[in-house]
Amino acid sequence: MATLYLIDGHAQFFRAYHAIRPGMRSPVTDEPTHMTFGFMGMLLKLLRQDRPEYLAVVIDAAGDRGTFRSQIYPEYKANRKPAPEDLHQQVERCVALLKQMSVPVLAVAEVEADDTIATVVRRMRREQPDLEIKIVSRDKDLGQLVDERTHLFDPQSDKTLGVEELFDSKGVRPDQVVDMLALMGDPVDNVPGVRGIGIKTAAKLITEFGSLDALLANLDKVKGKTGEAIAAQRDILPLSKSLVVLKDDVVVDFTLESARVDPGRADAVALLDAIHQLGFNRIAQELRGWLGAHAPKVGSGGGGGGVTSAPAAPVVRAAPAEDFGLFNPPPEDVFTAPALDGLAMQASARGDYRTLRTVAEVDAFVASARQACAPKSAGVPGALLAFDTETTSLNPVSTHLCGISLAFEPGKAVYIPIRSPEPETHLDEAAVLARVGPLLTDATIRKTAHNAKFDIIALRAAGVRVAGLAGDSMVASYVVDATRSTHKMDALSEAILEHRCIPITDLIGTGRHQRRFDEAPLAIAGPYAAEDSDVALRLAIALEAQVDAMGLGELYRTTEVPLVEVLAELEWNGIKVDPDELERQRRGLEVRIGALRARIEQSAPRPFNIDSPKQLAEILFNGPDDSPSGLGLKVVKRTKTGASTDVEVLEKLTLDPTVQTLLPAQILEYRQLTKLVGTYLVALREAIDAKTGRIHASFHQTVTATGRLSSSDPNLQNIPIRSDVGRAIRRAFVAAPGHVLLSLDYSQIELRVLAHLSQDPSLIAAFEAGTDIHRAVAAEVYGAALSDVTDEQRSAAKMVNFGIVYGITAWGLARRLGAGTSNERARQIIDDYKRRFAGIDAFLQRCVQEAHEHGFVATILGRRRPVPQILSRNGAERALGERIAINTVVQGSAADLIKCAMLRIYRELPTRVPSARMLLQIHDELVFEVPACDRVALEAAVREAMEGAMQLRVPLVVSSSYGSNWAED
DNA sequence: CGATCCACGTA
DNA sequence: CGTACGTGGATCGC
Repeated sequence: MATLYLIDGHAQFFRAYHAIRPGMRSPVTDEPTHMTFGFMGMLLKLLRQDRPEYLAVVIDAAGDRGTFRSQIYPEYKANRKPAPEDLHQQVERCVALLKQMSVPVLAVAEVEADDTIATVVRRMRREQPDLEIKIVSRDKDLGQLVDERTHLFDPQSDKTLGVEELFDSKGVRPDQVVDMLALMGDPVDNVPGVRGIGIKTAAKLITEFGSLDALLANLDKVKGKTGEAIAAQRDILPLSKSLVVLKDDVVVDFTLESARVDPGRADAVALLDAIHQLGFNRIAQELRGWLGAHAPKVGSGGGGGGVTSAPAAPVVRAAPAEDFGLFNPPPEDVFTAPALDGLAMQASARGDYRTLRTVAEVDAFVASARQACAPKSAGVPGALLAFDTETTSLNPVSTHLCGISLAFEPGKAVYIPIRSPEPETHLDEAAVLARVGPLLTDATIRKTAHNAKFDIIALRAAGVRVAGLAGDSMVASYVVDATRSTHKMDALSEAILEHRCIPITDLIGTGRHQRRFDEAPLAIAGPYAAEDSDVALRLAIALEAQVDAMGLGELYRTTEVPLVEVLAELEWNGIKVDPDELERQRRGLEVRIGALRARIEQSAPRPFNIDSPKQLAEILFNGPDDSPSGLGLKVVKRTKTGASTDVEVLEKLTLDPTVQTLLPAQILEYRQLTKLVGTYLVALREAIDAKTGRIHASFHQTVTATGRLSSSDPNLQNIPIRSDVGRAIRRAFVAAPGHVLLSLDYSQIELRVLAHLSQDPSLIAAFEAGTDIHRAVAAEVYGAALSDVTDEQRSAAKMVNFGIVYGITAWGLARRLGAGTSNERARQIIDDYKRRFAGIDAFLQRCVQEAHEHGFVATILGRRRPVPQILSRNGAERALGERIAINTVVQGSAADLIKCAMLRIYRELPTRVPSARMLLQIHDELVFEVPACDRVALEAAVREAMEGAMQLRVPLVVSSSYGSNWAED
């Protein structure tokens, strides 16, 4: 059956624009070409793989502000970002290329592409009932057009969405899509919808009631907040619905025949001319293949004397050596998403998975793995070996192995059980590790795993020291896109390999009746476990290709992958914590809390739950006549659901002489103490490992958007230090007998990074002079001598110094400088600052510009963060994008720096101070445990590594402290 | 029991 | 209406 592909042009243009590394330019005309390159790559892949009979591209006509939607609702798409200049230029180029290929480009004035698509679909349904239609788009609005023969199609993943898939993913039929969209709204297009209802709730309600009308008729059956929200906002729903319903009676000039894919109708000479002009040699080759017999003869010169070969010398830009390529991405001709053909195809079928049950089988597999994975000869690596462990618990330090799975060939994997419900059928731990261990500890065999840190620790607990880690698909995914909501294997497998993994819940169940992995029958546990290493292997292959295509191979291989072992070491080491000290402090605070509760009850007009911000707000801000009644104080600040009762508010009330009640001050103290007890004193004691007497917190490498690490279970990166009661908690973190804790931290790391990146002479000079940086900046800004700087001036300068790397605003600074500082005054301080430190201002602007031009910013090591907010038409959102752009470059570069230091320390310690252990990283600080006698040597070694981690334009300064516990430090 | 909000600890 | 996190209690809905 014939198929018509309708490409949603701008969706694909936009996607290519962001998927492909910017910086590509035509060697002939110097015009930007990266989007054109990406779009043509997509188009050719479609032509090659799907061989459509009919193809058309649909785009919005220029000046689409006059659509019927903006007439009925002026806010429609008011959030839309203006397209970047170089996008527009390339769209025109793509349209020209399409015409040369004789692909129709449908654009109807004042009509959105979606409506044009809807019109074509409806017309074809009437005229050509048997025609298959694939709409190349992922826009959920188009779901309403889906029927038995009309699908949405995503060429990047080859994923097709039809009636069934729509039902599977959302539970709705195509005719219900409009109702669902109306209910949930669309912040991107500014379709209102009901606030508080997202896609999940909307889909559920529409499924349940069948339609929006039925829902509204039975609104009394919808309980709680959801029902109230709909009732309150029901008037907006007809408008929302009219915005999302596609118009299918547009006047559009289209015949199926005009869309016939026919290389014979292409203007082959002009087409290849243009492609060569753009410098796309590979695409030219593919186009020749598509044109087949219609391709012009090589060397014919294109008739009109165009450029068909040997383009002019590429534009090469000079980059100063110290510029680390920050704003100078090399103009490489690469895809960020290299072809995954083959990999994706194998995915749908279950692989060749075996469960090994005898010594002989294990021996045979190990031999074949060694054969395949051992280096072929000097410099020629063998195959990659993916490994994965199954364990009895999720805490790797105290867990037991259930088995190990291994894979070295995509689609094939084995599971070697160690603990299972069928112990008689398999080998014991010693027998397995004696055979598999040598593969894992052999540094010449390159290994990969998904979240290798976990497996490295679990294996170390079993006595196996993994060596030769060459990759980690979770880390690769993070390097490709740090802002992904998750880098879990099953999610990546679906997104990248088009493969749905066996859910772990199939094996161990869910909720409180969960079983352990070793209790699951091998018949299902085996394939599940084998799949893990197979998928890890295939993800590593696919993602590392993306890493390389993005030019991030060095960051990945020399920083992030080696860091996995360092973090495994940190977690393995843990930090010793004294439970008695925690308990003593807890008892002490509980007494104070008890007394406070009593005083709070006396201060309050009636009983209430002190822990409930909502009830507290009622007590403070309701009037005596309201119900529930309250003290009638003036609301200071609002949250999105009511009056705020946060510190700022309570402090203001405490200082307000007209406020008589002691309640705010008492609540402040109560909150401080209960926070310490609940979040730290109790939780930390519970986190102490019974066997080691230490806390083995997790350090995560793939969580933050900026490149920082994060810590959890428990979080050891937010142990109190600012208040005295809080800092006391650090007394419970202790060194082993005869040892000390040594802590070293970078002084002013982010400001120094800023000085380096901006190369601002004044800031550099201030750091080189080694004076108090806040005082120096104050002297500069206020034009005073260093010795004349007042405390107030220094404090303001400090505030600005911190604020500047967050993307400070006058409003924010004024608020922080305290009452009596006007926005105008704050503005003036910032302006003075930017004038005195013009290099910084220029740098901040470069960050924002970088985000605009490329859609992402990059750190010193080239780490990227997409900043989609920068293109928002919404002012607040765009301002957020600007702050993110600035902060990410500075914070992320500082994170790069300390990661380099950690690697160097990790490598040097075994020879320089083998008795020392690295325990914690707190963003700019490292904590070690070392025998007291080796403290001096360790301090020297670490200081040297930290200060020499990178050569910056300013000196790096490290300060240190030590003691038998973390507080004496 | 999970999701969401508020509040608050750190760099 | 400066950034980046993780956690705990309350609350809501399933």
